[in-house]
Amino acid sequence: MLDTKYNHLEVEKGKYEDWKEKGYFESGDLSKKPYCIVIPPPNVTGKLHLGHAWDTTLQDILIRYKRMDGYDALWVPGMDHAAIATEAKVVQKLRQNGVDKYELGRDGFLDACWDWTHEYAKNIREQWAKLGLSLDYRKEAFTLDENLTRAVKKVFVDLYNEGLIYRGERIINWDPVAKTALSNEEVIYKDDEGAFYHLKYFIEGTDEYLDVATTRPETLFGDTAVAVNPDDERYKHLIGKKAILPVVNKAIPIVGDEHADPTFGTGVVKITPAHDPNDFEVGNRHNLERIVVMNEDATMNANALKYEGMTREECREALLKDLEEAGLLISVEKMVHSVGHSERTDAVVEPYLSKQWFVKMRPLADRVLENQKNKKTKVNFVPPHYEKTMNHWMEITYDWCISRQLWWGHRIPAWYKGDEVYVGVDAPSGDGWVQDNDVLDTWFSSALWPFATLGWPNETDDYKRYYPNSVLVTGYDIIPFWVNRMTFQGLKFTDSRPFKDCLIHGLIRDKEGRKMSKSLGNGVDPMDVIDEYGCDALRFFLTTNSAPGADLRYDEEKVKSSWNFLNKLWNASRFVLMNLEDFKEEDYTLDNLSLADKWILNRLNNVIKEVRKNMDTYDFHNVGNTLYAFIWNDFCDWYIELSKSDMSKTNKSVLLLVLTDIMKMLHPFTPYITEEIYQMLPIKEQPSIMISSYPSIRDFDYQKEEDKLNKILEDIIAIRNLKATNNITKQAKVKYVTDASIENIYRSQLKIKDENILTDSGDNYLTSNYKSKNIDITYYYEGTKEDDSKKDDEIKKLEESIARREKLLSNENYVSKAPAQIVDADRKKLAEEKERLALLKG
RNA sequence: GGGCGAUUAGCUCAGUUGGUUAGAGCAUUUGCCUUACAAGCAAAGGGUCAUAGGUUCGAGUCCUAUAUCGCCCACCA
Repeated sequence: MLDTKYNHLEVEKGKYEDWKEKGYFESGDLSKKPYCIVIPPPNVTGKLHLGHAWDTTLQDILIRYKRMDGYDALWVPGMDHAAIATEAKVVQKLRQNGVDKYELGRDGFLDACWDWTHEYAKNIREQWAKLGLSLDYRKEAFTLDENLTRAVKKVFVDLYNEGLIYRGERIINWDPVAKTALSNEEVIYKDDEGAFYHLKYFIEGTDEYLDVATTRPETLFGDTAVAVNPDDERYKHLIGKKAILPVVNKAIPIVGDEHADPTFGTGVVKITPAHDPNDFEVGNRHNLERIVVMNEDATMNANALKYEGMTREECREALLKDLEEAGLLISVEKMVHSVGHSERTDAVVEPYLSKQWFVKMRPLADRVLENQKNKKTKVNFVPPHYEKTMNHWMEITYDWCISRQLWWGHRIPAWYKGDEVYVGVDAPSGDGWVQDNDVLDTWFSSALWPFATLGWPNETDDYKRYYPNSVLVTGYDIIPFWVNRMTFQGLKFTDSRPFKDCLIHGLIRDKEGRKMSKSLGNGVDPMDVIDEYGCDALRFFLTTNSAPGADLRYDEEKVKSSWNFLNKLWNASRFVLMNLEDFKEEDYTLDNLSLADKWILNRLNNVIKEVRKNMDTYDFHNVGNTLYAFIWNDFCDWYIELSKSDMSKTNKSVLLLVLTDIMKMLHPFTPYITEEIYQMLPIKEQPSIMISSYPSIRDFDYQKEEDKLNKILEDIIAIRNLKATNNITKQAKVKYVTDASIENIYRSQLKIKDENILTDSGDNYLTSNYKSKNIDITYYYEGTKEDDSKKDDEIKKLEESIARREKLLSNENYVSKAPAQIVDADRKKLAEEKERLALLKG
């Protein structure tokens, strides 16, 4: 017998291991239609957070649903090596042990990274298990696997051969802590306190000077020009002359360039082509020299003269002091401006001139834009407006810097010998070739994830069968990093969208709506939630409390509320199982269904229809609400209550049938409790609910019976209301007239016992009456006069409603233009209202 | 500056191609230990759907403008 309270710890114990052992997570039944999802690979850098729990639960819901519904459902697990993120963590860990990355050397460092990876991969697998995810572990992939590596090399080489990958000297975002280039997506802009420093740049041969404002005085050693707008009346006469660079005392040209905005600052801008992307462009236009003034760790180099060796910050301070003493500092204007920080190390990013590898984006992006116009081959975003996020990125995209000065990752398949460059899958033959030291951006490999995990570039069975993937599930914050890149690489290399649908969810926020972050300390560990409320409660909360694509606030009260719902389900099951203790297979019958049986069966049919529809459109919150309402309101509040005075074999059979379908429909959301209860059912089709069949609607129509009982239930609610508002106690006497076939429903639900039936004339009582088509009932209780206020209220409301409806129906435009069924429904309703009014008045 | 959203009950949110008198959970009020569940049961109150126009027989839903808030991208010498 079940405990009176749902104990999630007991319920969830051991089931995952059991499912896994029995092979229920495994795909490969070729007789079924394939359905495939690849997991967004978590980084091997830490613990899964609530966002992962949400993301993966959505996928597990889909996989479990499709598996039950007769598909060969494959869910590919995997993880991402996360180049810079992992490298930063391993470097930090080594440093704590007094070990330096460079002393350790490349091979030793990679060994340390692999050790780290194995440790964290194990943790992640344990967390997947705690979340109940039905992943096919035989297919698990890692972005540095042999096959992924082969795919990465092929893609690099092919793009290079087509001229879509090139190496060039550009201004890139440099992370001076990790000492690597970053893509624009890896730079986080934050508002920092800074200042506008106004410096004197004397005009050569005069004692006039230009007021040049800069936020970065320390870069002046790299200045190779001063620019003014060619239309700026204040300065245009100076174009062609020279300015004297302060401290350095070098003459640099004054150039006219559109980049100088006459309305911004003083309208004069110093040009540092090696340390600013805009200045780099200006430098190209005017053929200016590029002078790099910093080392890789952002300390000043020899070009910074006596400041060599100082950090950027030290140099700025010392330089400003010297400028001030020399009378070259005009003023300091405090300001807040946004400064780029490295996503992984938080270091202030230095725009830095260096030689890097780039992907030429324009042709690849254009192909995506073209493909999205084709309804049959495009990626279908859910909700659809997220397509705009991708398309906009494709429209404004710039070349992607893919080389990283790291060791942990896919080493760039390029070799150099003198001025010669060789790019190929394998090392070139011959002596003297040296491979590029750099690795690729981690997103370069994850962009291939949907097909490379299935064996591509080989035409494997899995690739042929499961590609393109059925759906990809991820958060909207990952669209620019990942979804976009998978889409253009998929089109480029497989001539296909990587997935048919792309289900986008939002971010998890805290109760106040703030992003969860380490610095705020408002993060919640999903494993703690699971310990306290259970995996099922967490999953149900995560997936049924927000509309698709919207953010979700984590609110412990709502997790509790989910737990309460599961407790309700537990107790309803307990009731059914108690009453079906000796129920045998041969007792099962659906003959002689009662009105209530037909009512719940008809409701169930509608629920199955509704749930299937919403499962297919990813509207899980609707599924949740539908099931919640059906289970709590229809099944528990009415059908179980009505069953208490029935308990025929038919009634028990229907209880079993409905409970079974409830468990099945809920199973993708709450796998554990549904399995637990399924195991206790007296009749079940499969040894596990995981492999049972998803409910389909049955071939009957009890709509009339449903409508009939609904009317009776409305009566019961109205009569209970009458009793409550008039303080009619259970001792009150009652007299009623109703049909014998439905009498028991009223008696049981209104708790009318024989001793309540009025036997005398009733003259000495206060009375309250309720009358409908089905029942005329009067309560007699202490007092002296009839209370009519309820009835009067209803009459007044009815009259208003009738008047409104008559007016509507007399409107020619409405009757002629509105759909017939809408008008008919109004007519029917009007007739009913009139009938009810007549009954109340008569 | 470019793009994308949001604004509905005290709170958190639904509201599917326009179609009765806008829903749920939590919270609130009242009454109940009724033999599955008091983490429960029964009943109830609570919203001029941000604002102003427009289209329509009919607008929370479509269009235009405004306000407020949020996110992404770019720029910030």
